[in-house]
Amino acid sequence: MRTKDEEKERLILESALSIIAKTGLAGLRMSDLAKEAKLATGTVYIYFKDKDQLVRKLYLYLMRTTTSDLSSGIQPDDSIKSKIKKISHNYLLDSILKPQKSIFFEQYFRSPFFHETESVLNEEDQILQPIYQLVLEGQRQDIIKKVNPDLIVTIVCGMLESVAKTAVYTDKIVSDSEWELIFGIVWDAIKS
Amino acid sequence: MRTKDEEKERLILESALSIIAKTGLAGLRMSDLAKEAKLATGTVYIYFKDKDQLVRKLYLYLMRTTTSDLSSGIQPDDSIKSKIKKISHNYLLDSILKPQKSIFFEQYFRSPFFHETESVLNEEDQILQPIYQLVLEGQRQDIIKKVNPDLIVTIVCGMLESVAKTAVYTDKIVSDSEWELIFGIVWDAIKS
Amino acid sequence: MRTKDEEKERLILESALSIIAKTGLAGLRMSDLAKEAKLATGTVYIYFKDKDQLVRKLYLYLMRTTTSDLSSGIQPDDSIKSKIKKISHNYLLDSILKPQKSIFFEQYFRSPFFHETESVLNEEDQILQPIYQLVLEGQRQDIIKKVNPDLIVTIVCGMLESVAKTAVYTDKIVSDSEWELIFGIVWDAIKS
Amino acid sequence: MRTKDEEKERLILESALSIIAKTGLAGLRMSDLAKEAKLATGTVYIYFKDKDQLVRKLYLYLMRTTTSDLSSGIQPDDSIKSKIKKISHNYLLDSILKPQKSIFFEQYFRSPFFHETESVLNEEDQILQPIYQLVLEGQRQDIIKKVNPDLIVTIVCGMLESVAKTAVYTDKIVSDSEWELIFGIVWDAIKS
DNA sequence: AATGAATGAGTCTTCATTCAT
DNA sequence: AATGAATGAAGACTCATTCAT
Repeated sequence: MRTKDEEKERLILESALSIIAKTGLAGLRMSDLAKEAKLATGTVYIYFKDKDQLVRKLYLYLMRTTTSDLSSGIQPDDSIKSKIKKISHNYLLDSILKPQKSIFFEQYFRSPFFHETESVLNEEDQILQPIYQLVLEGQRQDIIKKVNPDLIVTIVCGMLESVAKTAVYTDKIVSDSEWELIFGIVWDAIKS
Repeated sequence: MRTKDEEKERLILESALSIIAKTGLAGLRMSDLAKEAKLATGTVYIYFKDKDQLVRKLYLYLMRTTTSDLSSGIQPDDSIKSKIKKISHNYLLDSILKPQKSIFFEQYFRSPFFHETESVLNEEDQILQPIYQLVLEGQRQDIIKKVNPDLIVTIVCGMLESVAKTAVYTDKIVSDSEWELIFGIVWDAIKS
Repeated sequence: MRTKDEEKERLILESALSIIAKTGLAGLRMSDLAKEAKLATGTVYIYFKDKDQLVRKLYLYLMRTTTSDLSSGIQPDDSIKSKIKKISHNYLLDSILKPQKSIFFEQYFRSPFFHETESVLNEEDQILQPIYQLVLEGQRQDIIKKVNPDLIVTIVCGMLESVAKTAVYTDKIVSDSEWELIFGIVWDAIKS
Repeated sequence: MRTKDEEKERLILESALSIIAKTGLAGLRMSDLAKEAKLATGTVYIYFKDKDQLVRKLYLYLMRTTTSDLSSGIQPDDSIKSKIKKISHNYLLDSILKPQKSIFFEQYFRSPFFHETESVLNEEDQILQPIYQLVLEGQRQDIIKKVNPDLIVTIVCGMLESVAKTAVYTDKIVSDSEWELIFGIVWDAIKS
């Protein structure tokens, strides 16, 4: 008997992500997915009940990985600005390295797959929690503009997403000096 | 009758847009589209050769309307900052009033429909031309950070898109005072 | 526009019946069914949601036709024996002319299609109501054995079904004289 | 080890029978069968080449057990009536105790499995041979109606099958007195 | 031009059968 | 011999497109 490989679920999800990033959710075919993962079509159905469940599990899978990545490298005694810089950098790198992830999220929220389930929006909020907390702390210390913190988070993420999108499109790496430049802009935008 | 036809073509395109905004391109069915437009399925095929052409025409249709809107209300002798403020406001309003448009573009660029055509990226660039020119002028006058102007445009649009997305999601109107706040952030970000 | 033919539903049901009688429910393929009815596969799905619904509607359709046929030719002032003879004859003829019907019922009650729905057994009982009422009347008049009337009905139907099955198998017609013989046996079995 | 193997073969056949009785041949899945028998799917294929062979072997297996049961308890010097009564009782009990058997036969003869083999109808006839012989003898002794003996056998079996079916459906036991009643009806039907 | 029923190619999904362990 | 994960052919079902009215 071949052992039911735990890795195979990941393999299938990553293959799906890769295809969706290229063709959009509209272009995901189960047969292509199987080919990409070098499996038989039927095998996919051992690990996922149907296409619907597969897509929804992919969403949760990406949610989970994002959350864990975002706070890495941050020291408790870093300054607020330094923490925000690091977390922004992580966010940017994550968006650049896994542009597929951003693409998937965009697609997912405007799809029949998302609409069929009850809202799972709360989970998305949780990803941004670390950033949100930092903004609150910054406002308390009078370092950050005393504006609705949601707006701050939204705007920062929007800027970073845009930069990431451009970087990926043009296939360029964001150099250290460029990052300094970008964060300068970000910081100017939100500092009080 | 010419008018009648063009009216119906618009009707179909707007119906398509409305469905795509709700369900994504993956969820666009020709029969649903016909129902939304209160037409028979066959009628759609009188105005569009096939689904492919319909989607591509929708893209061009949205392109056209965006470009015309963006520069409205700008006076030649406004200051650079004032011009950028107005154009940004137009961009934001456009994104809020026609959130479907942004959604469509996101979906379109990651879909088999887009991949089948030769790149139309240039067209997108043209929409942003008015903003781009203003940034260049601002840099010449030493008002705006002397950074790659593409980056400036990208970042500003990213911020505004994010705000628009949030506004639409939460179904809130951006008040005048909020707009002052937001543009304050934008301006801080890019001013030299 | 082609008009949605009311007859087409019947056509599909009869085609399904014909196939099921030959191959059993296990052998019913939607593509074969479409071929038998000289339609495209998709057309079947215009009239029936899925295979499941098709089979269940076939059951109800056959139920309905059986009930209406059974009492034909019976006069109110016939004697009980004469009424039972006529109704038995109708039952036998029905079973012989539409052997597919009996086959379908046998198959249906032992199939996933039947098991998935709540019992519709009552409907079957209703078919036999006319016979049942006659038996009761006969018992009241002391013409028929005073035994549980269900048993009488069961046994009579069993006999007739067996005869029908044999007649169909051997492809023979039940002649008038044979019918006299058979009903003689039936009557001997139940008369008091 | 020989015994062990034959034991497992029986186990598989009985499991198949049990499932078929519940869901019909249309509902028999090899994986379900394996589960019912508490074996792995692959194991079934060690004992049976494929599903086809399995079903056909089940047919032969059931054939064999029926024939042996039918004449038990009959003494050479019993009267014809007494012999027919005993054999009818055996037939009824067999039908009631193993209702699955009747169901299987019904299903089998209308299935792709049966159609693929050459006719095995003769085998079925052989089961009924003991009854057939008794009828002939009874006719010779002028005790039974001088009618086509096939008709007599058909009718008797039909009556008994119907009674058995009802008994199983309503989950009731046929008491001794009920049996006297039923055989009374049977005998009235065929006696000359 | 308009309609929507009909079509059938293209997908999704199941399940008999194989095969690595 | 036993296992159950993997396979992929076969069958169910969808939906873009056509066509009779």
